[in-house]
Amino acid sequence: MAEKNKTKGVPKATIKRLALYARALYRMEMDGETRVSSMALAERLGINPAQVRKDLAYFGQFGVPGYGYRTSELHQKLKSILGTNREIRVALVGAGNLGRALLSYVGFSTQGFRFVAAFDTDQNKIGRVINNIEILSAARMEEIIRESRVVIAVLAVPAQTAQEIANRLVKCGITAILNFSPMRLLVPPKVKVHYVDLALEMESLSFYLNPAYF
Amino acid sequence: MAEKNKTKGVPKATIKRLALYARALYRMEMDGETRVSSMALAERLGINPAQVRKDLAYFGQFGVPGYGYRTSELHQKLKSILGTNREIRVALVGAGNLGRALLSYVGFSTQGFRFVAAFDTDQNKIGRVINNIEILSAARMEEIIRESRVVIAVLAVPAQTAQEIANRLVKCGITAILNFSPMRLLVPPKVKVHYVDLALEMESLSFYLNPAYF
DNA sequence: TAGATTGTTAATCGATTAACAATC
DNA sequence: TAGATTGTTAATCGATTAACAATC
Repeated sequence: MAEKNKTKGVPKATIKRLALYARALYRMEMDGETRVSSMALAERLGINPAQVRKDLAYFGQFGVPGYGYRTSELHQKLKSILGTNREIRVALVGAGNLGRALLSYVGFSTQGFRFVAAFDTDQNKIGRVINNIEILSAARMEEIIRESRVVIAVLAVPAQTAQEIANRLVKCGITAILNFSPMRLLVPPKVKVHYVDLALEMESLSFYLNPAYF
Repeated sequence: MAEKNKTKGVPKATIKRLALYARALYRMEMDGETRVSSMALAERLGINPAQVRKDLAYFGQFGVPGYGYRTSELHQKLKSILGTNREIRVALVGAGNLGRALLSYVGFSTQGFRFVAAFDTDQNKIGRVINNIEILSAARMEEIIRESRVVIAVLAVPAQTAQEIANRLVKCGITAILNFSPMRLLVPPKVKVHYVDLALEMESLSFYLNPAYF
């Protein structure tokens, strides 16, 4: 691939939009739209066409002046940039209500994410099978994560144990954590943590109910 | 309350941080820290102290120069700004795996959010009781939402039905939607939608696994 | 009072948008 | 060729950070 090694310098917001572009392109592809302009894509997402072109420009030149982009081609390019063109092996840590729901979340599997292991410390949960994944004792977590070549860990444990588990994940080579615990994790810089904080989303939404701020 | 009616003009990022401040203050309060400076709070959250002061300044003057903030007092103020000082009535629409997990998510209840109704169209789910909430037929949704004075709807339905359900919610007066479906919802401007897009989070995380962009 | 920390204004930084030459 | 749309540079906008007078 001839794109420049921008290494750093790609805004986080651009990456989020890249995933949105990929999804929109997939749907347009299904609808038989072989061709798409930055304007059409932008309209669909409620953003500015220049934004679309600028975002893509971080990674190369994918369009044809005067024509636009070939839908399927751009879709493939984006998947390859995001790394979702191949299967990505994921482990769940914490098989409570939320964790178990994530194990069978179809939005993950359709995007190429595959849970290959799940862990908990609760004897009542260990041994249960959800979506073909057996919940295992967290005692052997490091070993199994290494053996099964997991690259992303999904953390859905109580706040108190989140940091401790994160430390163990880092030690066995995990560099990407999707964290559902309401805790900021302290990890080495090479490890990327994405936070999904459900209560935070709810609280900030609640703010907008106050008519004084409208 | 003497704070100015800033109506608009409060950045969305500020609101998110407000909820983070409230949480940190709660924990500090529990730890017996009666006093806190913008610097201490900022350090805990990994941000800039001026940011903290600026965020708070949108809503009034809560501190004491040369001293800082009274932990408990600031915590209460923030809760009242966010609206989480009182119970907030929530309805779930879509009682699949994810929806049911949300019904019993303790992070919501500890913050004062209370599910008062849950709806689905699947006969196998209707009648089940989760966390004391009975799953009801979506047919009578509008009526029940109005009667039980629901103010926030949590949407956890498949992508195809999300817009249709959103339309029905808007019609019965809902102005805040927490949307877990991977769909942009078209709603009138007075309705606030927060998106929690699990696949999107996973995809953008996956990007950072590519060593070429590090 | 001396020291500390606020609230706020000004400077900086980064991200979004507009504009347009290049080009299919 | 004329028309359309890209890639990219310059202008704008908004958010973060620094600096400091006010004040407890």
